[in-house]
Amino acid sequence: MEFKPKLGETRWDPSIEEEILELWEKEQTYKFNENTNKPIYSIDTPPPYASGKWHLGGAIHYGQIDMIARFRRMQGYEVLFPFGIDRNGLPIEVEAEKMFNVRFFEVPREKFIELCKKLLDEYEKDIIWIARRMGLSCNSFDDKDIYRTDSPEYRRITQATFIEYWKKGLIYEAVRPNNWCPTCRTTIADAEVEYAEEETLLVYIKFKVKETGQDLIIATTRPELLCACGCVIVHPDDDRYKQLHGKTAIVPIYNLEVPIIPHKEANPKFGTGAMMVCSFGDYTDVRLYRELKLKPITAISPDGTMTEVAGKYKGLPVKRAREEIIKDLEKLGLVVKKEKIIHRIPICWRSKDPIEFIIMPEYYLKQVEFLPELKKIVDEIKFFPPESKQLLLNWINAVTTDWPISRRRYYGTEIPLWYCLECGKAVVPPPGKYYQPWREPPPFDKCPHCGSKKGFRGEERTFDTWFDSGISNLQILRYLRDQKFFERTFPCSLRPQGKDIVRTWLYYTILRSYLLLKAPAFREVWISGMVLDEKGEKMSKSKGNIIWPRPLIEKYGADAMRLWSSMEAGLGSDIRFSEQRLQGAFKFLVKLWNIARFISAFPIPEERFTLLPADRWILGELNKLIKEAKKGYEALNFQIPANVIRSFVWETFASHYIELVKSRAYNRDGTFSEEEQRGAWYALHTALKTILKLLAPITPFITEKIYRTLYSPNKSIHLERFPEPTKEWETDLTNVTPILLKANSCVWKLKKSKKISLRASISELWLPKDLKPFEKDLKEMHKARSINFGTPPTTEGMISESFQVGGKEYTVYLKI
RNA sequence: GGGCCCGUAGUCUAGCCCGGCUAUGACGCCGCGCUUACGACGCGGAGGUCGCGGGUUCAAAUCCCGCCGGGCCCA
Repeated sequence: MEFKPKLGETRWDPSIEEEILELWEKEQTYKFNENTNKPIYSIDTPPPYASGKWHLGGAIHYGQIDMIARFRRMQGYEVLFPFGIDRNGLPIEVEAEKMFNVRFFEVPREKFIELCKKLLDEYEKDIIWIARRMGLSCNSFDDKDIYRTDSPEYRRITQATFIEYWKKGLIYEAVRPNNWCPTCRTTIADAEVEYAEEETLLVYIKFKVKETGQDLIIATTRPELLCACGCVIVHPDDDRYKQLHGKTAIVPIYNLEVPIIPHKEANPKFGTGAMMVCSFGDYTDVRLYRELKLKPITAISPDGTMTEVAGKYKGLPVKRAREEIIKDLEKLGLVVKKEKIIHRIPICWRSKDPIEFIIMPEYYLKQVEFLPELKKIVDEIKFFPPESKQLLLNWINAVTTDWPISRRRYYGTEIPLWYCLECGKAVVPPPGKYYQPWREPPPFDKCPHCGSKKGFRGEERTFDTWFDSGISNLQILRYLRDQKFFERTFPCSLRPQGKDIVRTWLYYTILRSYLLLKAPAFREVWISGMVLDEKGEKMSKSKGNIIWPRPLIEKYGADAMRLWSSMEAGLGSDIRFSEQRLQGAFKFLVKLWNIARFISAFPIPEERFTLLPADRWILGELNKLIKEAKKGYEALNFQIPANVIRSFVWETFASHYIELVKSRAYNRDGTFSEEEQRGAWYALHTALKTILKLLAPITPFITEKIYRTLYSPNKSIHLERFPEPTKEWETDLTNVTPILLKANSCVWKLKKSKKISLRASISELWLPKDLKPFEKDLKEMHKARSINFGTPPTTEGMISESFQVGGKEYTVYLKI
């Protein structure tokens, strides 16, 4: 009988992956069937932000999310795994300003929106290409099936949820300090603030204590804000100032009377230990104003000049005002000393100019009063890994103010409001349509508040982009569009995401859904770490250490990348890139390919086969492997299956079992019966088929290729059920596994010590008696003319090697 | 500055919760050999103050405290 492998090539070729992608697309392998009677598993795939190209981290992160989708599908779920692109918000505006060298407030709004769109369309192409090429089993990569957060459909839902909040009284407008860039003339989010080290003068200024008349020296870097001083704080334990607690300080020049308050924020080691609190010099000021409930004084106007409260300094830019007031204070003899210090100041990431804290009216979504309930809701969600729940709880515990949701920007979902020209009150439209109040008339003509028909002014602001992305779960479950489907699928089964956006995306989504539905947004949350460069540092443009995925995918293929990443990172921990280790993963694919190639030469017996102990042993080991792999998969920790499967395949299956049954599988000299030969074929194929299925979620391409070539030309492996342990495969033979492996090793070592080939025959072999069941296969494997078990009566002319298992010693004897 | 997580050979990792055999396995590296599924494999080897410093204990990678370094987030 001639044995010819069905797999021709001797190496796995990553370019085959492209063919398989086309096959999946042709067959619509991962299409979502909503008429299914299987349970639905919905994944709130993070819509990547299309403000630039994906680095390696994006490819790896989504590849891992895909393993969850594939595992659940093989467990028998109908998996809802959409793909979307996040396109709203500031990052793209900044990118557009840079690329086209414009300022958003200098060009017509519509023109600016066009520019942003153009860039987004370009960037998303690259992301979608990588997502598809990494083998994501999203339901569809058809353009029409990819959702986009800036589409009218998506924005319509964003606005509808706002209107719902509005009607529930969860939205209010308030005037509070915000980060403001005087150069760009816009409020900016905390996320857009950078920091710079700057040399500043720390000026020591004489205040007076009203009650005692004594001097109180205050050190400040912002003397121009004396006019906005709200209080002076000293550390409660600072003995120098204990007698001043509760007394009053008089601010020089302006003669303001302010309280002296003990507060631990004052650093006794900085300056004089007494610190003035102004509205608003820095974050500490903002925080203290809020905490101490001080009345703000607006000293700086939105254009970055001093206001009338600054008296003679009115109209001067902040920096000039500072210089002038220092001169004046010096003339008055109120400056004790000046020292240069290096100071970290917040700057705008666009203009690189210092930001100010300016009081602006903005809309807020209530959250503070719901925090206790949110914490309860979070308890109903299962976290992978469990510790990651703490990240979220810590954040919830740190929230102190409501969420400002309005932004003075262009590229975002419009806040759907109009203001009555008569009474000035805000009016919300009915939900159901995408509104653009800055360019459209309102869908009503009479003010519901005052009855006036004078007309309306449209709101110009947009939402914080997290307000949009915070409903991605509702979006994919067809909230407000398909009530039946929504009720069937809410809460969403899984939110997979990186740990860097727990406090934003995860938190906001849970908040948003809770406020609408009083229920947890998700059943499960899976948090992954970051992908770092070779040195273990975060990749960033400024550091120039970005690793691009495309060349790596082309060189090693998506499967190698996926296998590498899963072997590398434990649940929730970071992954450090290493090309060498990626190559290692690729080598395993080659190994697997060749194992399959060997096995593919033999027929698959359906009947008339006899399993020898070696066959039953490997099936028993396979059973153990299934249990371990499954356990890892169920914890959504792919490091476990990746490593146990790899080690089983390479170290047990290939090195020992295949070597053990190779002669029997060929049976060239008829040593074995035909039934026994077929038994080996059966076990080989059964093991391979099982291994492929176990590995399919991690390496979907190579497993598909082998599976289709050998076993199932028309049905994808990814639509098969995940293997289950089998009672029939249970066997005590697995107890001798370590003895078998080590004994084989001893034989190889002994042959090697006599400088003879591993396939050279030997006249006599003595093995531990536990291995007696494997007699026939072992005899062939080691080319022994005679095989015995136990201790030989005489060791004359023999060489031996011993090993230990479980505290017992075993010896192998051999005669050439 | 604050919170959280992490720190075992060049790299990844087991062990840590429930202290106790010469600290697990792998990749890579260095020898030597072999090559009829496999640029694979086999055998051997080098490489670790278990981040540092204290403490508890007969005994600590493992428990406690402090520090250092890295990461993420927040201010």
